[in-house]
Amino acid sequence: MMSDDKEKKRFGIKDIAKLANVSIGTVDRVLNNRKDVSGATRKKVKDIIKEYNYQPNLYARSLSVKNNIKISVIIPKTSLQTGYWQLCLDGISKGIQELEPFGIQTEVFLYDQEDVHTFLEVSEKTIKSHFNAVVIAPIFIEETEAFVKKCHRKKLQTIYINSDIPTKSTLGYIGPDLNSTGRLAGNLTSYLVGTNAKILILNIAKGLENYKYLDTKIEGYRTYLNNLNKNFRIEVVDIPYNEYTEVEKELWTSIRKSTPDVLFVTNSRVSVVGRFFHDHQEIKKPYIIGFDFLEANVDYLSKGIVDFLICQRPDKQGYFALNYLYRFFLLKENVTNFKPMPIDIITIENYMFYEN
Amino acid sequence: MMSDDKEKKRFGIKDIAKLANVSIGTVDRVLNNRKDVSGATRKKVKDIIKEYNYQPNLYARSLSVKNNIKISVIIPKTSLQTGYWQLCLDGISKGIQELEPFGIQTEVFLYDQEDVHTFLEVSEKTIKSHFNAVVIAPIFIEETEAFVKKCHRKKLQTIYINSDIPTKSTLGYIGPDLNSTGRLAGNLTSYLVGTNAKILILNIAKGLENYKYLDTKIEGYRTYLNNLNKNFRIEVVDIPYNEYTEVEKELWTSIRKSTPDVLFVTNSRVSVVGRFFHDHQEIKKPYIIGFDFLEANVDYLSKGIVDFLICQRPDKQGYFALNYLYRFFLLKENVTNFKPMPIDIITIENYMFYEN
DNA sequence: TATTTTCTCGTTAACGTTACCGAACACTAT
DNA sequence: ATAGTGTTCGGTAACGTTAACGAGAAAATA
Repeated sequence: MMSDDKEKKRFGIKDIAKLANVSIGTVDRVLNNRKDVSGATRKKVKDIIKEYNYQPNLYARSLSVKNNIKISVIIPKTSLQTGYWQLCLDGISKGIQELEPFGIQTEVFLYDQEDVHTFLEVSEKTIKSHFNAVVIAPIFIEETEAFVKKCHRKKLQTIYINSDIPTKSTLGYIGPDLNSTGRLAGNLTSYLVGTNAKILILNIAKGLENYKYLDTKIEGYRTYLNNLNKNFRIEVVDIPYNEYTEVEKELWTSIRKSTPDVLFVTNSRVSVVGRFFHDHQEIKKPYIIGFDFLEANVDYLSKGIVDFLICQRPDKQGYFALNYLYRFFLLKENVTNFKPMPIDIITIENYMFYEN
Repeated sequence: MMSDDKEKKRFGIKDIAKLANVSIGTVDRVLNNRKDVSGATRKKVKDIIKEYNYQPNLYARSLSVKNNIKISVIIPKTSLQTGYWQLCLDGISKGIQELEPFGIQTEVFLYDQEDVHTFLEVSEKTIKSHFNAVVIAPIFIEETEAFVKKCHRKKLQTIYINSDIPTKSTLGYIGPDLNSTGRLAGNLTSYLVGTNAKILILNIAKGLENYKYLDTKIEGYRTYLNNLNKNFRIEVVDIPYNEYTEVEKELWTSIRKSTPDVLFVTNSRVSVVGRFFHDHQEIKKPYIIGFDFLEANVDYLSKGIVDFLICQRPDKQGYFALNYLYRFFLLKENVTNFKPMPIDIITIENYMFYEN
């Protein structure tokens, strides 16, 4: 009583029971909205819970409960050209590790973003097994939409990451707002050059027809710049290749032709443009803006060839998705609406502190 | 056996005990490096732990252990001029909330950053009570150094947030690298203006003599720009006031005199400069760069008056500090070295997605 | 009235870990 | 021989919560 350390006991289910003159079993029934409690006692218990602002001990809860939740994660596999999906997978792995002690089982399915059949295959597997939820990074729009509809019929929760598509998932979307992403690139561009500047937009990727979302970025970029009324001369060039030698040829002709002041690469392939100007130092380098914190991109950023990388924390997306499912299934929170992911600006002077 | 759901039981302390033919008590003694275990059984148990890659269930552990850890947090109190410390406090509160179910008790002490006596007072209180660790946001350098030395004599763990000072704390520093922060501002400046540009650096704060760390930012800024050899004309002006009317007068004279192309405000007071140009639209607005994601600053960012805000997530700093102590005391990890906090660039086009 | 059903609620094992208590044994000092 | 002192280990309560089990009373059915 006169001791220094105040025995700050947690206010728990037992204390509620004592105050309400009931057993902990009854309190538990009230807390979990189960039946077998009379209206009067239910109210009494609820009042005490509210009055003392009872907060359940989530660690105790997850210890007690035996989970049987299975989650499927469907994302593109990492290719040489895009380490992007590796980052995403890293975040997912971190999330899986944290969820494991709660008894949540997770299975990751990778598909080839250049081969729709691989996607159909893994989605079929997911449907056939007994999953409770599925995290999807959509590439093939129609096929994904058909898939989520099947999921909903089977009472399988769905959640998108990385890019959104028209058919809504049950748990929403975690990722950047693509239009704003484009606008931000436009915003940066407007600081770099003045009236009449020549701007070249580059779409670089094999199978460009599958990358509709790139158009959303471009639209944001163009509308932002056009609204400034600075008579920018904007051109779009598609380079539907992955191999450097093929891309180089295309770059050579289009850059020679238009001698742009700013180069805007609409996806994570900006490193090949970096390499181009690194190999051809005789050409005056324009300002270069691109996407994603990949090793190759950061390399050319650190060399001073790429000026800005716009990044969207792919690892956080994967991690958040799993964290969200954890909260949905175990904590029974229902956070239905997400804020879009932050859009980060990385330059030669802050890249070394990015991500932790 | 032929059922679909694979009963993926966790591999726990009991399983180790069974395999080693000992009791769980013995396994626990080995795991926690306590005595009363013979060399032979200790080795046997350790081998099994390694072989099966046993990972303890941290939630069960924290349920079982009765903690008696008390943490003191010493930060400046929020003033009207800087909502900055409120953000920091928000992160700390979030951390406290998460730590509470583990039985960690936290007490926050606020001091007046314009009155050294208030700092001495709260530091004295911390020394007198029985804390295990103290989180400090240093402002008064000498006094803080004397304080941490006292702490170390009393075996009290220390950790700095927000700015580092020469006398090392036992658990390191969580915050941005100030020199790099200045360099980043220089980097952005270099994209905005060309040769011979006029640049005005503004230090705005009452009691400027207490803000030595601002010089570190300025040094980073200057060296970056000077290395470009673009003959920038850089000037520094101190405005040792907090009240807008006083600051306005000073701004009026110095801006009239030098008509700068870029204004670099070295701390979070950039909103008063924003207000100045909002009130005096007759003056041509230079590019404006400032710090910190405060409501007032973001307001002028959204109006297009402030161009760049450089931010360092004060809330994350506070949160991280507590999270770190949790890991140090409860999980017994010893992460000794921190990566510096990320430095974020915020413009009119990405501020709405910042922080989550 | 006797039997069954329904509604409430208390009791208890379990989740994985920690830490205390004391048993069993070997050794030393009387 | 007895008493005392270590050393090594097993057993078990406890942490806060969940959920299965079953007891007792009231209500419905026969």
